[in-house]
Amino acid sequence: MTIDHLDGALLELLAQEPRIGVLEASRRLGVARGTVQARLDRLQSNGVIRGFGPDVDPAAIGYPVTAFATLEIKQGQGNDVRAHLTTVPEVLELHTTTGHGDMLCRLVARSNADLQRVIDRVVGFDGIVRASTAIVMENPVPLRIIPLVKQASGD
Amino acid sequence: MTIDHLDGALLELLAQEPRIGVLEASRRLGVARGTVQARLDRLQSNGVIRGFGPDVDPAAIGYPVTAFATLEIKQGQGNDVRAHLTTVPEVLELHTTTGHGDMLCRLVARSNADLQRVIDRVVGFDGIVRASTAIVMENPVPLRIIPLVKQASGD
DNA sequence: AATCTCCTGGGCATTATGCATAGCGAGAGG
DNA sequence: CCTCTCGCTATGCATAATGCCCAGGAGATT
Repeated sequence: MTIDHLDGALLELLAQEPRIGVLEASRRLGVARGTVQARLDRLQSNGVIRGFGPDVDPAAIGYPVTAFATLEIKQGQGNDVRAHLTTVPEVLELHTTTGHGDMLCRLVARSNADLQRVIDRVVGFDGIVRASTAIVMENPVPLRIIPLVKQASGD
Repeated sequence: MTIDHLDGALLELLAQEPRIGVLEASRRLGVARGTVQARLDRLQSNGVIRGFGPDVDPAAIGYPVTAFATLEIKQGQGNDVRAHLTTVPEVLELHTTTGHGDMLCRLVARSNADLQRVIDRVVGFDGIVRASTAIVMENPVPLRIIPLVKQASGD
């Protein structure tokens, strides 16, 4: 799937003012309304735009501590561990990786003390051999996509 | 900031059908339109909802490879490194952490070969001493927030 | 030259929004 | 016990956006 310049501009506009409508977007971009509608439909059916989920800040609902945990898994226990971690609400994200660990997950907690509880819950499962945790202090680059979109759409 | 059950249900609804309008949401939730409007306003001004950014899939725009890199930084070079990484579009996210490394960043690339180029660009900077990279194979739990929202809203 | 695809520009019925108003019930403080 | 305040309900109305339609034109492909 390739992204042209209009697609890039549309994504950028949506990122900046997400509640914008199709009509307003077409005005800003200087194209016809139908064009914007068609591009949006295409971007969504191509899977470029997965959705417009509300971006909820965990800190604002009482979970200001973020951490990343690298997990080492017993051979053959991968599926069980996945299933286990899926049930823990504080696990926001889970990846299986190459390298020293086998999995990497993003955790949140109510406090540093609470993080211990979360980690105990995560690690308190038979298939997990070892976990090493890195607590996030700052987040100088929050999750972003626009620079990449610009690059992909030919700047 | 506390979240009650109605807030939780509203967030869940928005997560499932993001392009829903206030009127439709009020119908689904069985409350008055003004109530939904008021809750939404409050959630946004409290920072619980940061925005409704389009969720763009890097894989769909030509960057199917994701990796996490742990960076070790020379003392006192933190700001320079941050500034450097900000300029790299393939760096989607950057955290400073406690633990063995000093920073953790999420990268994407066009291929495994291209990942080498990205890493070279990331690491090719004076303040970075060492980098260890973990390539993502699977993503059993994609970034999610609803389970946490449910927990926070007393569910 | 004929076709295809994409964008344009318009029209039209339906629906949503922003804004305002008034009533009602529950809880807090006097 | 009384009263005040606050949040939810319910409704109305003018304005704006949406979904869907179609005909025409420009550029690229065959």
